[in-house]
Amino acid sequence: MPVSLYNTMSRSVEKFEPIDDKEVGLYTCGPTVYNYAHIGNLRTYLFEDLLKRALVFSGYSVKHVMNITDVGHLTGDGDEGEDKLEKMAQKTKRSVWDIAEYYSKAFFSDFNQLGMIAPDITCKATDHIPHMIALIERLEERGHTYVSGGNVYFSIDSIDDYGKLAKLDLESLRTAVREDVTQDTNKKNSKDFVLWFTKSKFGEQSMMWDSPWGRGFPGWHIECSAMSMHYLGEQFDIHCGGIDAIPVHHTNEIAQSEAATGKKPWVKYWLHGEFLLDETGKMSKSKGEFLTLELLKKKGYAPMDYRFFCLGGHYRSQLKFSFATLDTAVTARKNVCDRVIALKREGSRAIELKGRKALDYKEAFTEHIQNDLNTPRCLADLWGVLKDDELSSDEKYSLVLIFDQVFGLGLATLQVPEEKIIDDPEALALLKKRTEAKQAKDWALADRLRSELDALGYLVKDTASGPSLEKKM
RNA sequence: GGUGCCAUACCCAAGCGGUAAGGGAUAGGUCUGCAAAACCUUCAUGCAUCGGUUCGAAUCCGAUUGGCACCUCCA
Repeated sequence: MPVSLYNTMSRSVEKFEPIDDKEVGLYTCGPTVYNYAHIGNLRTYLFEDLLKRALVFSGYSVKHVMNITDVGHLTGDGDEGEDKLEKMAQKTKRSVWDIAEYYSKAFFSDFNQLGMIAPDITCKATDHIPHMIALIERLEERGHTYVSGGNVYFSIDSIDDYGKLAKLDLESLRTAVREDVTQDTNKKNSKDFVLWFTKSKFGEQSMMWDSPWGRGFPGWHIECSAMSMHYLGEQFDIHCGGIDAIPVHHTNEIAQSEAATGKKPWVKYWLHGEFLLDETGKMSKSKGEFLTLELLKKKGYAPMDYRFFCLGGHYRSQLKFSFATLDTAVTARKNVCDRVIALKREGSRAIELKGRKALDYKEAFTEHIQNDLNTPRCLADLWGVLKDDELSSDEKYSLVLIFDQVFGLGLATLQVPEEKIIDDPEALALLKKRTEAKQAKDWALADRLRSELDALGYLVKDTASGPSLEKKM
């Protein structure tokens, strides 16, 4: 069961070898609950769900921890901006706690509808303030911090490998290039970042805690270090997030974590999901209206359509979103489901695979998913199975169930739809007349009656077992 | 300005030195009085362009063109 994964730290595909054979520690950067998740955010969570499923499929036991950021994630680069939750609270005249509660709920609703497996531990930043303070104290003891202008900063010059994940060239980096971001003059090095705020230029926050440095609130990056180490140990296997987390968030997490414990590497494998691109460029929340799962549902798409759509691209490639492309995923998924339902209707059952051909398919699928999660290739394997006449129905069905442990498309629980019973007497009378007309070979009348049924919203199908009606969607 | 990633058919998208997966769309066909559905077949001597390395290149190297991302809120 050799799983290979692309490690951002080495910029190469590596054989996955967990620190502890028994259990894989997986930390995935969760949502900042100040607004709805857009479908680009959701793509990253789908990639992480896929990763977890692939590991379990490969025989590993996984301990999955995900954070909920409900404080401290600023609109600036982690230091100078306003707290996102605070900002939303002011805008909507609700409390920050209400905002966090509301958007957490919305997030997990999306999460569940997309068929994602809940993390073993979901942890809120506000429940772990003491852990963060303890971590900052460790950094302080080791001489990695300084207080300036009332805030506690991490000094990147106190370590010799800052920026190794992003391969940052510290000399050529420019800060505060964007016009609305101003340079924090309290910093010794412009790349230093805040661990604890007691003074924000935006004034008092409603979420404040006492600390050795005064009443205030934590910097954004410290929560992930504190909580991941609390639940997974000071060194663990995998840390995931979106590709945008590499240069700042994950870079700072590594700096403070390794500085605090003195242990390297803090995390063995770094995996990052690429962006979903809008037709206009990247998904953006600040542009106003943005694409959410709820919006997709309003337009008639099922959450699983979006999941299927995402499986069609590799997680490390940018994926172009458009409704036209989503439509092709809808059709493709429907075709898969129709074939699976047909198998169920035949009474296919899950069996132990013995046939050479069936085992070959399973092997190929396993190889593809374990090769850095090549889902597009895995989907091709699924089509191969569904279309292969040399496989028995039981073999096909069994392979579908095995594959879906990774896909998570809910193929195992697809229901054979009850034949829709039409009980509209008017329609049934028209159908009867048409059938009679057909028998009399009065095609003109038959066609006219079909038109009438069409107007009533019914589609006539002449099947092998006789004419039938179908309610049009 | 610096850094990194990418370019494959009508569209989406695999491929990681051995001769272009898959899906959707399209077009033919079977079936049908006609339809619908279903099924079958078709669909890149070609991988942005130009050079180079190699017995062999979509895959490696260089240049050019175009796109994207990060540094600068977002996964």
